[in-house]
Amino acid sequence: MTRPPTNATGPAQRVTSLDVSRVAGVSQSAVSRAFTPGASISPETRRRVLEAAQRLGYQPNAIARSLVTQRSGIVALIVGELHNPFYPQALSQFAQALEMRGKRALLLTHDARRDVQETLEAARSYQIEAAIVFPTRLNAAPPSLGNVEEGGIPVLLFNRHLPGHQLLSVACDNYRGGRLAAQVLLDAGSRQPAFIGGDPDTSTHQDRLRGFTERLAEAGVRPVATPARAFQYDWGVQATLHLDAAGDRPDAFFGANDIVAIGILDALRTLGRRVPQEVSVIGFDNIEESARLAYRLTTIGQPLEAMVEDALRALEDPQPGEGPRLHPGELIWRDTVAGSRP
Amino acid sequence: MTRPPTNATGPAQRVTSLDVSRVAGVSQSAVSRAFTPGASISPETRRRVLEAAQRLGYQPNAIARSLVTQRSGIVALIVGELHNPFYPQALSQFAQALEMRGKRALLLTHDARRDVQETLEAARSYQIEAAIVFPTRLNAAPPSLGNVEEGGIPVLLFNRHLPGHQLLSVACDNYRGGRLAAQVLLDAGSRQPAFIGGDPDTSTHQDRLRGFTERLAEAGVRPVATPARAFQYDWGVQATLHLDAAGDRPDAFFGANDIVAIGILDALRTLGRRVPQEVSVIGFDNIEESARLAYRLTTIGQPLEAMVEDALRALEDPQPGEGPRLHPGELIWRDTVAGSRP
DNA sequence: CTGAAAGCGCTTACAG
DNA sequence: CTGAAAGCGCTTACAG
Repeated sequence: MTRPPTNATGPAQRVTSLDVSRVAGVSQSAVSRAFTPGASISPETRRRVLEAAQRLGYQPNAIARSLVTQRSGIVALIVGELHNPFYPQALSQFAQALEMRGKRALLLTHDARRDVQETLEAARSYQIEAAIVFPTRLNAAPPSLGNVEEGGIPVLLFNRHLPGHQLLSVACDNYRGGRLAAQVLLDAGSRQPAFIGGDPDTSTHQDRLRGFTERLAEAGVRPVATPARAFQYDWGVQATLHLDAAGDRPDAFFGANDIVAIGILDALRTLGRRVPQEVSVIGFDNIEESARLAYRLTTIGQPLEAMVEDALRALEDPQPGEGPRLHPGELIWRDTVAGSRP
Repeated sequence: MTRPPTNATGPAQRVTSLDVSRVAGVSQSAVSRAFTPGASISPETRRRVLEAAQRLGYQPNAIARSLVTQRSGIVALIVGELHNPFYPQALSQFAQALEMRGKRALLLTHDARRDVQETLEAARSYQIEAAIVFPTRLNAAPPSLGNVEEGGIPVLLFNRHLPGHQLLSVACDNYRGGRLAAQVLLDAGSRQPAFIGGDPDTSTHQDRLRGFTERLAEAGVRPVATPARAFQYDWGVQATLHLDAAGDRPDAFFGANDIVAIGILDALRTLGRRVPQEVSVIGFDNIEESARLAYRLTTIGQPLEAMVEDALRALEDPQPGEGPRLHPGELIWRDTVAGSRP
């Protein structure tokens, strides 16, 4: 132990490749090579370096490496509010998938005070290689996100797309998902379905709504109501209650996402309307909560894992100008839609 | 526009302080000073630098800065599975609080294949200034976590503590929370309460159980059962069903956390037992889901914001050897415990 | 207040 | 395969 990694007083002394090279009796370059896969170094030299490194508790400094290689290995994950459990799940998947590829996830937030653009700018100083942005409202996004791409950092929108903008994006095929939801409700015999929307300024809301109404129209059915406000539980409850108070009695509901659908279910319970005997309910996302015995929500599940993998692939080889990459939603049949599994 | 930040072919050219200095007609040091708060630089020079920087789209390279200042400004957040919504909330709070302090959160995961120690080692290469570890089982932690602290990086355990180990930790006062839960159930008239535990190898489980049974004992009451397994919904359901099948009919339940308590509520609904008329239920955490109309779970809420702030404070000035920093839980009175609010 | 220069800890041509 | 040296983009004494 010539030079322990810590000393009693003061902060720990960093062990550098130079320290290791001295102990191993080789050059500093050799130490670097021992830690670079594929570098030309003899097995014997590598062994001695690794042994010395082990003794000293040495680990290459990724910061210094980044500086010279011009690759930080850092990908920014920019999240807003995490009220929808779908996003933490996505977040955790991304972090893991990134680690598998030897990359790191830098977690950043945006909110009303700090918009995505500002956050992205700040992230740039860490020389991020790419950024994945979790849902924002459509209107907030375009001008800002465009700029950053110019900065040379590929940005990908997860679970949203920006119509008319050239940003990379990966999302569920919400239009087809909306159609599927309509199909399921029609099959259940619904003739007066309602759509309880989420944030109307989002592509998720818009696409699901469009798919839903179009499929309905093909069957000669018009939704009795399509109020929209937010992807929130309280809104699902409130919208359902208001509809009922106004005398509207839909025979089925499509909640813009599971959180909203769960609000609908709870409101229906309050109103004493039986699900699925009197009214059917379908959601979108397939979050864990939807499987609870109290809900057993039938829903359109998003293929999260595939979406995450695809997002990372898209970022590795960004083709500017390509449209959103869409993944098909899958019907998760549970107990809130009348009739039997299609 | 002498030198645009991007060029049509190839990757974007990075703009450095040297580029800015040339445009502004000052030295490279001056550019650095213009971006260093408190550095000695004339207002006029700073203005010219900032203007040139603006023109070129320059932003200091945080990686290069880290290398020379020996401060990365990066704090690692190490998370396991995110099935409990309490953690995403904590995560998001940490990320925001860190940003407020001009720091960045590096998100890392640990799981069965990659334990905390391994993850922490990997994080070290990014010269992290501190690490916050989200729940792990007790038995997995000690040997590993100890080592890392030796490496000079303060590590803090969030929502857990390791009895007998000198790690920093911030948690809810689970012992007192357990006592409070017992008190609430006793006040509701319970004489045969059950505790449905979480992962028995965690301090959260152990402390809550201990507080609960001790307070009960003081009132001459013994819990009818205290099975433990996991902090999961399915386990809450299963444990309750098993108890019932075995002929045990507790008049009240304390779920080790809200997820478990929600499982208990759903199982009770299945069994046709009315809450709170026939049986009371109390949980721990106060996650969003507990407020749903379908549950309205009475619970012990954790003061998340205060805990996050305290954790960051503890990390800024780590006092090795100090015990866990405990925060009092707060009774959130809803509809699952008999009687009226104490 | 300012600039020239050293140096943070690495990687990577280059020459041997 | 190996080592000496340049250089990544900054900050910070040092001298003026």
